[in-house]
Amino acid sequence: MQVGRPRGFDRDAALDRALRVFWQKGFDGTSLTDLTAAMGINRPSLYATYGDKESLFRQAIERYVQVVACHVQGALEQPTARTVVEQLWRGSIELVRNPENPRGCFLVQGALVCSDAAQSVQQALAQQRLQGELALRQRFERAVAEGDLPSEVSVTDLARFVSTVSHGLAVQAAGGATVAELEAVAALAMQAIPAAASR
Amino acid sequence: MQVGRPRGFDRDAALDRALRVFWQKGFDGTSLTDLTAAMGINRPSLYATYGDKESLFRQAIERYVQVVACHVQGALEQPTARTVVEQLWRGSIELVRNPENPRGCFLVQGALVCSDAAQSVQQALAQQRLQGELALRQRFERAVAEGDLPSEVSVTDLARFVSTVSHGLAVQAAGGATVAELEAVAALAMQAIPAAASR
DNA sequence: CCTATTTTGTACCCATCGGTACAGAACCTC
DNA sequence: GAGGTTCTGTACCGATGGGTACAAAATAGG
Repeated sequence: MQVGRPRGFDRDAALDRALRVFWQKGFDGTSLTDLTAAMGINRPSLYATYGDKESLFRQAIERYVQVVACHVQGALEQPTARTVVEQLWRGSIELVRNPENPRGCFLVQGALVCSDAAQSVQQALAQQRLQGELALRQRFERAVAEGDLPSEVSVTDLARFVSTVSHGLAVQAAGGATVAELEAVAALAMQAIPAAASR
Repeated sequence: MQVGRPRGFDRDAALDRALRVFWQKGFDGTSLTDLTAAMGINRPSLYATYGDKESLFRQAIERYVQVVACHVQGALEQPTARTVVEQLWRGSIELVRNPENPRGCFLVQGALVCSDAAQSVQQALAQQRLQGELALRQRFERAVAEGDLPSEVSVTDLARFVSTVSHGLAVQAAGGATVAELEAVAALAMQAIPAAASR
């Protein structure tokens, strides 16, 4: 058993609260006072548990990918390229329905731009966005191999397009777009996704 | 003639420099020290000429719309809906070529999210984005009236889609995408723009 | 030249920033 | 209960944030 005074808060629950603050205000717009107030702990507890602000932010990224953006993994397991994209966008749009979630995508707005001091977290987020793009490309490669996408299409470009629309939807959501409006945009964007190759 | 000591710098040139800083670092990530260093002036001159940080930011928005995003107006004057969209995206992507411009769109990344104190500038940028969407919708209404777009399409949704892709491209650009990559995405997105109505 | 007017440079204001020292509180093992 | 260990609360640190007071400098009109 762990000796010493036990921690008085749930580590993941507090991390979730920190994530929401970073998500809503961005790295530069978030102060330690904002964080400790939302997490319900004080600074020494924060530093002892998560390290400094940047370290906390990086843990928030991990948490976001695993807990909030978990629909991405589900979407990638869909049987066809089109359903993958449909589920991806549908799931992203569904996030807006939950009023506990700040509007928009944390991976986009957490630190799209930032002060000089925060550039490493900016790069970390960009890296995560690229990671999503890569996963899509690999999924589309599989789709081509399975005859589910015409072999003429560039899976790289298609993955980048899907990623671009996702990020565009995130900006729209951050600007206050409704679920219905986002769904209409996604439906239009689906027209650019090639249908299954004829056989 | 104006009495008193003459201003020692060019108002618009210094505003351009301030715009670049806000564009690159965002409202929260930009300090007055960053601004005065880039503008080549000191704080009292800045405050006397532009007002406080928020006022300077709002003037930077105006400057951006009129000087940097001027290709939007040109695009709207294209003869058909498709060429409007083509020119819009082409012009936006061209901005990335100029190394003096920070990557991405100022209207998106200037304050996509922010601290509590900066919410009014966040709203001002969102308003400008909506303004662009509105201009597109009106242009598409004209296109429908001219038989240039099928009357079945929702011009509202189409405008929102074009705006969404634009903002997505901006996020891609901010993440380091090349001109060629952005052009490939735009080409794919064009497939969702309806062709001229058959007559 | 003298005065009125405006801009510039220095030097400063207070509030807040991220981060920490330190003492007391709360647990474990013995 | 004693000793060791870990966490919490307060109170603080130097640095930086946005913003300004004030005097010197530079012009125009007289």
